[in-house]
Amino acid sequence: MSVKALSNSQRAIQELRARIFSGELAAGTDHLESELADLLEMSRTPVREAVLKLEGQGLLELRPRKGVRILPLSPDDMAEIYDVLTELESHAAERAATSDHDKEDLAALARAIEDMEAAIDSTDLDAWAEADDRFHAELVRLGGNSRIQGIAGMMSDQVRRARTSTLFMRPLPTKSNKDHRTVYQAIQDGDAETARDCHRQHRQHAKAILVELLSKHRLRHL
Amino acid sequence: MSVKALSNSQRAIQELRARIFSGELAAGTDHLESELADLLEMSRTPVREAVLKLEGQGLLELRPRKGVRILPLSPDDMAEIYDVLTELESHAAERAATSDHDKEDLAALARAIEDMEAAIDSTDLDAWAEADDRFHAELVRLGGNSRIQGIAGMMSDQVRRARTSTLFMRPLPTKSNKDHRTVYQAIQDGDAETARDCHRQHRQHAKAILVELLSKHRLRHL
DNA sequence: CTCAAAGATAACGTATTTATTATTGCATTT
DNA sequence: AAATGCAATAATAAATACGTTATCTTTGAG
Repeated sequence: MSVKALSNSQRAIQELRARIFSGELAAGTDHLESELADLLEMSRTPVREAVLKLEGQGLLELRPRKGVRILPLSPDDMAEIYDVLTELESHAAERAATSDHDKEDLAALARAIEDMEAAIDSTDLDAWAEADDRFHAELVRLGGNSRIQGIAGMMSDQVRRARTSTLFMRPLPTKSNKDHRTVYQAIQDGDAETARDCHRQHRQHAKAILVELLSKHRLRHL
Repeated sequence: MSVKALSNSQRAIQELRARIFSGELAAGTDHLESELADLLEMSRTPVREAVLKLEGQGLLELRPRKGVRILPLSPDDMAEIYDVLTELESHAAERAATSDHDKEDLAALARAIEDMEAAIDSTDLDAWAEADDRFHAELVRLGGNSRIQGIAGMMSDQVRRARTSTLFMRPLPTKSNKDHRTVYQAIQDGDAETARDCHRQHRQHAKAILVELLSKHRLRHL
């Protein structure tokens, strides 16, 4: 067979992640290992391995004799997550500007920006969110620090979870795009300080908006 | 019974960590799951769970049919780790200065500094390293971001691994102490910017020294 | 003598079974 | 009636057994 059959453990991780992000496994709910095994139609062992991995990624909590708990995200959690992203992505932006990248290297970043602008024009929030994710992932990749990539990836997962409920509450993120262009230009120009400071401000602003939104809507979690 | 008997999985994590830090399980070496199970006198299952956890923490790598590989740390890895610590700890310092802590809150930090100074006076490098760890851990704790605490903890683990071979190559870290005092004072004064910038410089300096040291001694890994 | 193929061995991934532990409910005693 | 203790049940933790896959070695043929 040409397709590489991936192991049950791998599949369990993917499936559980997908179900957590989709809300099928809602934040704050408890589930037995055996229940999840039935759901995924495999035995408990690979499920348990997946659960262990996901626990390490902060998506759920393993409570002996109680089952696994899908971790809810409080506004405080979101504030913490945004602070981590702010610091690490700013660093990545600085580094991306320092090491000189040619146009080809920056192509993916440019495309993400274009896609965001197009999404704004057609008020397609889902498409915007997807392109925004790509922008941030690509920025971090250009930063060249694999550990920052890993950590930022986890934190972004959490942001993505929360976005389901917040994306449609907020105004169109038109200002975001100007920030992105500025950061892009700074990277291309090798202006590390601008890249860093501007992206930093961008993230802090995003955090402020989100926290405001959550408290205004009295969203205690998720 | 008053003592909490901890599970085999927990014990496996502790024991493996200790053996990795002590060098008994040396960086770059391969080990079979069954071999580790024999070593810890338990079955493969808890060992495997521990290995999965430690893989998530970046201490080792799981290679199918090859066994677990204790990850070596290259100079590039150390540079990455220091960069993460620089960003996250600086943020913690800034936050620690912002939220006002009374003297009692800062007592542990002060004690760590005193211990470092005493260790310098008696040229006890091990004691200095231990107190330095405490200083950084306490700083991050005062920052109040639990995710930063977790990440910084993991990164510090890695630094600790490398320090075994680097601590005795370097000059006495007398300059470090001045930095620590400055950061401490800034936190007490609520001077967030100084706390942040100073700690940032402190970490960047430490990184530069370490990387220089590693390349000078042609340490490709450890 | 070299290369390829096949078989054997060893290690991991998965499953099943067994044991331990915690919680809940019921009964008994105060 | 309330509290405590015991028993039963349910869920996780651990061990062992099984199957699959990859690698290495050996043998045979070119």
